[in-house]
This record gives sequence, structure tokens and C-alpha cells, in this order.
Amino acid sequence: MATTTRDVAREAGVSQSTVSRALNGDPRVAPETRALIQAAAKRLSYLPNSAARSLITQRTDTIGILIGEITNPFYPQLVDVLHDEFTLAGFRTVLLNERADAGRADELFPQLQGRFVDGIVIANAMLGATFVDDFHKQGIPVVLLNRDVDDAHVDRVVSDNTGGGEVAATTLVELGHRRIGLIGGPANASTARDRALGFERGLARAGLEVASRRVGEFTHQSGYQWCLELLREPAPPTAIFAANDVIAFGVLDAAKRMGIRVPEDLSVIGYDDIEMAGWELFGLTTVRQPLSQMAKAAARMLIERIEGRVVREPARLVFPANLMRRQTTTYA
Amino acid sequence: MATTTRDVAREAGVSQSTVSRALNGDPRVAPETRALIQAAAKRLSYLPNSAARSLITQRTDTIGILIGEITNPFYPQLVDVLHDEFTLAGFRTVLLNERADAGRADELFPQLQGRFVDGIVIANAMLGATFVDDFHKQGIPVVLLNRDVDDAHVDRVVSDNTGGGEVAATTLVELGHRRIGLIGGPANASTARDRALGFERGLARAGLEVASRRVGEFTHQSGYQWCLELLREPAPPTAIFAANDVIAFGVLDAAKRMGIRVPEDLSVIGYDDIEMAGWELFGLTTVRQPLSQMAKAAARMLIERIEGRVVREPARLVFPANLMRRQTTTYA
DNA sequence: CTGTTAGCGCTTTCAG
DNA sequence: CTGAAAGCGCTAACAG
Repeated sequence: MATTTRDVAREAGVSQSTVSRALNGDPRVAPETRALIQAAAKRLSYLPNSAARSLITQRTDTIGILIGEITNPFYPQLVDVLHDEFTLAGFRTVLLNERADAGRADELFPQLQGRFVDGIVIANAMLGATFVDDFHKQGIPVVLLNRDVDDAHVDRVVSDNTGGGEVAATTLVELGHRRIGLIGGPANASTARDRALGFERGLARAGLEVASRRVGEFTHQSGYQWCLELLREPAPPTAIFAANDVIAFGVLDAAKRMGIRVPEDLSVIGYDDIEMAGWELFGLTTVRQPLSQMAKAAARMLIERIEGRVVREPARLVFPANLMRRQTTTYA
Repeated sequence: MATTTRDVAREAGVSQSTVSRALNGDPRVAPETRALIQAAAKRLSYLPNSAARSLITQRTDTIGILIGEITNPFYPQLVDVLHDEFTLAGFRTVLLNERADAGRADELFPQLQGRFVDGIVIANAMLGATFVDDFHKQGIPVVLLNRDVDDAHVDRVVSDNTGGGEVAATTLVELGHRRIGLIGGPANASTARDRALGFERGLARAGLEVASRRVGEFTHQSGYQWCLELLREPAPPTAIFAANDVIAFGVLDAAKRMGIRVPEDLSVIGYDDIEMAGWELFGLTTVRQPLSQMAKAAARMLIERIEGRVVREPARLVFPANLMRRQTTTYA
């Protein structure tokens, strides 16, 4: 069914290796021979077998991207940039949509192992996940994006999550809020941990503590359900900091459901500044991470590693996080 | 760097082929030998090279999924289901995020060609795209999901787009609307074409025509900009049908921007019923496609083809589209 | 400039 | 039950 270089060679009346050379743009091939071969290849609609090629070249020209839930709009935005950057550099992109908990390594491994990819971007590593180093040991370059893992000797790109959390706290305090709630992300996500940490530190500087706190997934549903709970407390918070924008959307929805006005009765701050945060209906005040820049930086670090242009210690790139003020925050 | 079956063989004191058999669960291998080999493999942290394996087995255990813009939440929802279904069947999943216009075949091909994948789900084919049949000719099974292409001899899964468009029209007419606008999708998307067609037919049955129409991408921005235009007309529509939910979100945003109340001053109907449509802040009335069922059906059809269990004529599966009534529609 | 030759790492006969 | 040997389709020396 599939045609090979042999078939093309026979058709063009040359040797198999000449076909390979001609099709790969080897300058030594005579122009007429090349034309002959290209014509033959076209006639037989030849296409190179990628397995055979990578077997010998030891490269797959493929990058793996590990994300948590593709359904969370945060990831598609990241993937979009990564994809463009890798395509530009001649790599194709494989998306793996898995929850990368510590224990899942065995299930995850076979997917990417066996040199199926030349490098991996991990955007969903959980604290304590050991598989990151495993890749590294296999000699497969890895970069962590938007996540940190203790003791992994790989490149990583993050934003200043503690700083971002602090800014959120300071902002709310300055607006006069005193009863402030926190809806955090999964305990084993470094981002969730650091944002909460910074937030607490910011409140502490004003002599405050988190009035009510809940922890859940980075989902709309989590934000929705926990917010309903907070708002039903005897002394509900006048402001809520959500660990990411999608949680914040859930918070806004819960408030609307309860007939509580934002920002008049409740101020809300999210984190990430995904595109939707700027939509008119949300107008979400949020802590902005420079997503595109971060993704680009991650892609470039990985490509450098793959091409072996650099031999350096693992780096940790930290991008600043700034408050993006919109319509969901106001004076207490 | 990478260990091979040879290394394991040497370590275990057996032949290379026995290692292969043992690791692939060949029942003929003696239990003790197998244990020996497994231990050796573990010690050397051996992992099978996927290129070498597919070269000989002629399979990659990989499925390609072709989508338009991953940033459009419609796709992630589809991908999520597809991914689960394929994983269950033992396939890994490669996501290709490309605009699949007719002319782009050459750029797109090398990505998936060369038997890099065992089968392909195409969820973004544009009318007139010839590459669909090209895959088919290469002997690579293909299924079209949510898209139709004329004269392609492949399986396809769609919803009743004309029927859905008609339902939207009938609903608005019955609510008493007479000046009704349409914000459509790209002209070369079969879904956009069919939904508009059905919508017109529905209006025609009530002796009406589309009062104002605009056409654009399946994006928030398109909905936003065109809606601003429609609302600034001398006699703006009292209802708008958007070709998909994301466009409809743009419409809602534009209305809010203009201080126009939904549904009191403007009724809005979308299409797809993606998860966000049900969020409190949107409460979007929309035409529901059974996305999960459609994705599952597509996955199963493709798997059947790949495993060669069926040899049948290309089928066209049509799922019903129903109105999901929420808060963005009311009487004129 | 082109043909011959040797593998890449694996699965799969074919012997024994 | 295990080893030897062939070969998947390609690239990359090595000759000429």
C-alpha cells in the first residue's frame, strides 16, 4: 500500500540511496536526476516513513506537551503559543492531557517514553511528582512551565506566584476590606501553594488573616460551590481571592446566583488573566501572568536543550505578576 | 544513552529475541527466564524504542486529531472525549491545531503523513478541502467530526445543522420577533452554511427574511464586533441567532457594552451548548448538539476502521439538535 | 555525482 | 522453550 524509496528508485531508474539524497535536498544530486526522482515520487505519491527515519536519525521532531485538563481555558492559550513556537522551529506537537500526580508515572510513562518525543513541556506537574526526573534521566530534555517541583534538576518557567498573591492581598486591604476569603487550588500544585502563601503574607502585613478559606480544583465548579458556602456564612467575606481565573468565574456565577452584586457587595480577584477575563460580562480584576512570554521562553529553552546548543545548569526563569484592575473590585 | 533489548539480553544472559518475547508477554517464555529478563530490564531502566517497533509492526498506536483553534472552547470539549475514548482503546493522541483550508494541504501533510498516525479525526475541514481524500488514498482511515466535505468518501459524524438552524428560527418567530439578525460563521464551513440555511428556511416559513446578517470567524471577537454594528443600525434587530456559542458570547458582551438588556431588549440564541453556555452569567439559550455522543461515535468508527473489523461503505451519522432554553430569549 | 553497504532497534519467522 | 537470522524503510558513510 505505502510506497517506499525503493519503489521510487525503480520508477526513476536510479538507486534507492540517490532517491533518499534527492528528496532530502542533498546538493550533490544532479538537477536532472533530482527532477526525475521528484516526478517519480509524485507519480507514486510517495511519503517518507517517519518511523524509519527517526530510527536512524534518533530524532522524532516531535515535542510532547503535558497539560492537566484541556477543558480549562488556561491550557489552550498556553498550548497555542507553544505550538506556534515549536512549529516555527520545525517540530510537531503532541498533546498529552493527563493529570500528572505523583503516583501516575507508570501510566504516563509508556506514552512518552521510548523516545517518542525529543523533548517535553510539562505544564501540570504536581509537587512530589517523581516522573520529571525520570524523563531527565532518560536523557529527554524537559522544561516545567507554570509549575515547580522540588528537587527536579530541569529548567522551569514560572511567574512570581507569591508576589502575585501578595499584590492581590494588598489591593483588597487598601480598598478597605477586612473580611477576606480565599478559594485556593489543589494543595499539591506549586502555583496554588505559592499564591496562597503570598496572599497570607500580604494580609499579615496588615495584621489580617484569611477570614474563610476553601481549597479545590482549578475549576468553575469548585469556585461556584465554595463561594456559595462562603456567602452563606454568618459573616460572609466582602472580598474573595480565587487561585485562578476559572475559579473566579465560578465565584462570579455563585454571587449572581445568590443575588449578590459584584463589586458592590463582593469584590473578586482572580489569577492568570486569561483572555476571557477581559470579556465585558466578566470584567475580572486579576493578577496577570505574561502567559505568552512564559510559553515562548519555555519553548526556546527546550529547543536549545534538544539541539544541544547549550550545556548549562538548569535555570529557573521567574516572570513578574501584575494586578490587572477591571470591574470586580471596589471599596469595602 | 538509551538501553536496547541487546543490553538487556547481555545483562540477563539470554538472546536478544528472547528479551523481546519476554517483554511482550509471549507465553512460551519460561517463567524464570521472564523474571530474569524483567529484572534486568528494570535495572537498566529499559524502554522500548517506539520508532523501531512501529517500523516493523506497521502501526504507531497513535491517532491524530485535527482541530481549528484550540482556543475555541468547543474543541477542548471534543478533544477531551476523543482522548478518553482512544486512550481506553490503547491509542495515544496527537493534537494538530491548524486551520484546514483547501489550499493548506501541502503544509499540513508532512505533519501527519508517513504513517505517523494510524488514523485521523478531522474536526475542522473546510468545504472544498481536498486533503481529506488524500489521507484516504494513503490508506489512512479518516473520520470527519462536526464537519462535512463534498465528495469525500469517508465516515462522518455531524448533527442536524439545518434542523438546528430551523429550530432557532421557529423559536424566535414564536416569541413574536420580526426583525431578526444572523451572525454566521465562515462561509466554507459546512456547519455555518447548514445552520444559516436552516435558519433562513425557518424564517421563510413564517414569511420572514433575515433582517441583517454578518459573517465572520467562530470567535468572540467576531460576535462582538458584528453585534455592535447590528445594534447601531437605524432599526436594530430584536433577536440574533449566532452560528455558535462563542459568537453568542461576543453578542452578549456587545449588548452589555451598549447598555442593551438581554433578553428584554434583545434575544440571543447560540449553537453547540458548550459547558460555558450554562454558566450563570451567560445563561445562554442555544441549540444543543450531543457533543460527547458525537465524539464517542467518531472515535469508535475510526477504531473499527483501523482494526479492520469492518469493511463497509462510508457512513454518515447524523445526531439530532435540540433547543436548550435558558435566559437569553424572551417575547419580542 | 551516484551506487553499494551497513546498520538504527525491534518483531517475527525458522530451526533446534 | 530459546537462539540465529532476516528485514521493516530509511540515512549515512564509503567507494568509485
